[in-house]
Amino acid sequence: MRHRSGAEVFGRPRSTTHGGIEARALDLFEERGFEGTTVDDIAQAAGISRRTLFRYFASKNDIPWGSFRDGLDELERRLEAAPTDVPLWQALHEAILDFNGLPEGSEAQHRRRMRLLLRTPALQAHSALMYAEWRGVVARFVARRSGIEADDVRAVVVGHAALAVSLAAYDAWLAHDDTDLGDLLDDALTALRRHLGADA
Amino acid sequence: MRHRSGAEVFGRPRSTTHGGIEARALDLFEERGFEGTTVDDIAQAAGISRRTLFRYFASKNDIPWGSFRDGLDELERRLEAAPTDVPLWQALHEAILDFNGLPEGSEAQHRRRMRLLLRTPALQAHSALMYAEWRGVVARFVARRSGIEADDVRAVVVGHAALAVSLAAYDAWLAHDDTDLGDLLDDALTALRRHLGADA
DNA sequence: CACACTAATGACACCGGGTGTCAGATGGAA
DNA sequence: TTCCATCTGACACCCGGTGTCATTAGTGTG
Repeated sequence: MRHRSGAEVFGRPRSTTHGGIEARALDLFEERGFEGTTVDDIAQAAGISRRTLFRYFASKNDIPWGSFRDGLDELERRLEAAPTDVPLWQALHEAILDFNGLPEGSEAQHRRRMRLLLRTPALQAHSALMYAEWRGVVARFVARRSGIEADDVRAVVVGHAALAVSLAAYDAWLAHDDTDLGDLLDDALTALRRHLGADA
Repeated sequence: MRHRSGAEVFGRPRSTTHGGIEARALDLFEERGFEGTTVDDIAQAAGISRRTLFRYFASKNDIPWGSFRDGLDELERRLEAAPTDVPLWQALHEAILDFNGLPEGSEAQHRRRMRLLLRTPALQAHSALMYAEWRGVVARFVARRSGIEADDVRAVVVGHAALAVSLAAYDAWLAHDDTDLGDLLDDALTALRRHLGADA
């Protein structure tokens, strides 16, 4: 959605940034709740007009998802760079761990944001569209490495399952304050492998 | 959402039914697309006022999902009735196969509805809320049989994974006209088991 | 038949998210 | 200074969704 190619030397300079709007918005969401905050409230807090806000973000729902899309590109690069001698599921798992890894000290903030994203019905719904892109990245990776098409069930299901593991871990992480996200991702993957394990 | 306990003998009789509205709506959705159909269009086609329509359905998004919620109850019953001597994942898989089984001859219609549900962005988003309930049913079943809490990662991840298999199968089913949904569900599950197989 | 009672309906006003349009603001380049 | 590309805000408008209230259409009762 951003359209910066070089430095914008022509025309009227931007009066704000995505990050600036996002920061004000998240404050308000925390203060009054997501539904309880109107777009006009956010625009006013950010010192811009309602119309301008919609030039920065396609929708109110898009604001808290913020830089998720940027993270997607990174996930894709990480998967492409994965060594081919480790099992596919393991490469995937490690990439996901990295993708969800947080810099030290930012855990509390990440928890706040994820709680908003994963516990607000309107945002839960919107997230489905984000997840579809995320799954697509995984499915394409699987397809590439397995020599099948990206819309083959076998690739698609791995994309869904990888997402399943991540979301389950986040669910539990948000439900229990004293847990570590990385551990939960490991637990979820292990549980799934055992659950489906070839012991039948 | 329905509130019929006995026969409604008192008061003004209902002028329509959920099914009646739904049928008109689906016709319009197919004709003009989901976004291209307004609530007023639907109300007019159904011969009721806009306000009445919203007394039958909580939102426009809820209309095409129709009887999904009823199906949920059936899934839950089916899981409760599953014999305890078959492996958990297998009981689950069979219940899902049943859940998604169609009466003979209705495949074409089911395809149309599912294409609408799974390929319309607004409905994809809305579906996230439905899926959450679906996963909850599975997670509770797993928790019950495994003696753990329903919000334990190990139960939650199975709910997510079961949904993952179903959605992957539907994806592929919609993408390829000549496929059988039951076969695809089998394929997806098999692929996932192999993918995560205990061969590492 | 007239009456009370119950529940569904429709008209209306209103709110919030989102879009199309257009005139005016801003600052570098010619 | 003038030209020009771009961003900006004001305004009108559409659509989904809700609160309110009078009205309608039935039932059972005197």
